[in-house]
Amino acid sequence: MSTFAPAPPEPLPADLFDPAMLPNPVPIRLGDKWAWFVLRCLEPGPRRFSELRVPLHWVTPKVLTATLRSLERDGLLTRTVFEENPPRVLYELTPLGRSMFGPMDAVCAWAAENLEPLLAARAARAEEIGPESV
Amino acid sequence: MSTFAPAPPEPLPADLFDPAMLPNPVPIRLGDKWAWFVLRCLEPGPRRFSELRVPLHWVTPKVLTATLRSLERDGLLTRTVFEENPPRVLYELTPLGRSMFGPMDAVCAWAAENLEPLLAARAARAEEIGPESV
DNA sequence: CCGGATCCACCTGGATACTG
DNA sequence: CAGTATCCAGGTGGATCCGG
Repeated sequence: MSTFAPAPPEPLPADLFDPAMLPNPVPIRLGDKWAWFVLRCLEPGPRRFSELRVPLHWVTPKVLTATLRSLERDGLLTRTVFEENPPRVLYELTPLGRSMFGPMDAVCAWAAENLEPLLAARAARAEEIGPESV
Repeated sequence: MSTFAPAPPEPLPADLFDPAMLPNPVPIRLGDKWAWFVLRCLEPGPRRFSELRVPLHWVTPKVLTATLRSLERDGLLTRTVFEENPPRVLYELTPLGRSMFGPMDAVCAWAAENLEPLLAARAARAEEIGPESV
């Protein structure tokens, strides 16, 4: 193993990373707690707010609204208000939002293959290393 | 556009998502603020703590330690202590950790292609939709 | 040299109640 | 129906100092 990874010849430069990406390393909403779920819910087609609340019933409306707003701000979905009574609002993925399923599927494929050893390692070394702090 | 995405025929089931994955939807350290940077730093080969601090000089040692510990707990890297004076500690990626570059590269490729429209949309709709809340 | 300990500010996310 | 308003709790990330 170590023969395949000799000591790195070069020290790492201090400016290896662009300071612009420091606030959030991945500029996509990968760290967002609910964005993945929302995107998956919209994959088959547009949905209204109350439809989304069914599979996301453990999310409060405020948080769901905030998640939808941030996804809208990033151009990943559109929000269409129908001026009716009762009101109706449709959320629909944009092509940009739909393009996110590519990397998302890659992550899911990785998880499907490697999640088991990861969780095993986590459980095994939980007390050995200590409880999680991050 | 909308002709390609007809109204979804089925309502979304209430148990669409596994409750086990609710605490963190992505079980990997994708949401971790610094994990990506650390993994990239270790890609060429093993590094010691102080070497990692050079490109990650905007991370406090406490946080860097916590990040490394969580990655170690998950089996993505190993931590080797050399009982010398002065002490020396080597961090090295495991095959499992190295396998994460696959999905990471997929995400980076997506960002390389689509980041510009995303940031443009974010900037354009910032005041129109409102400041970010999530 | 490699962190641990302590304290703290902020921000995400949540509970509850209420409205156009 | 589709949210908003308000308040609040927990946790992450950070600053600073200290130890082996």
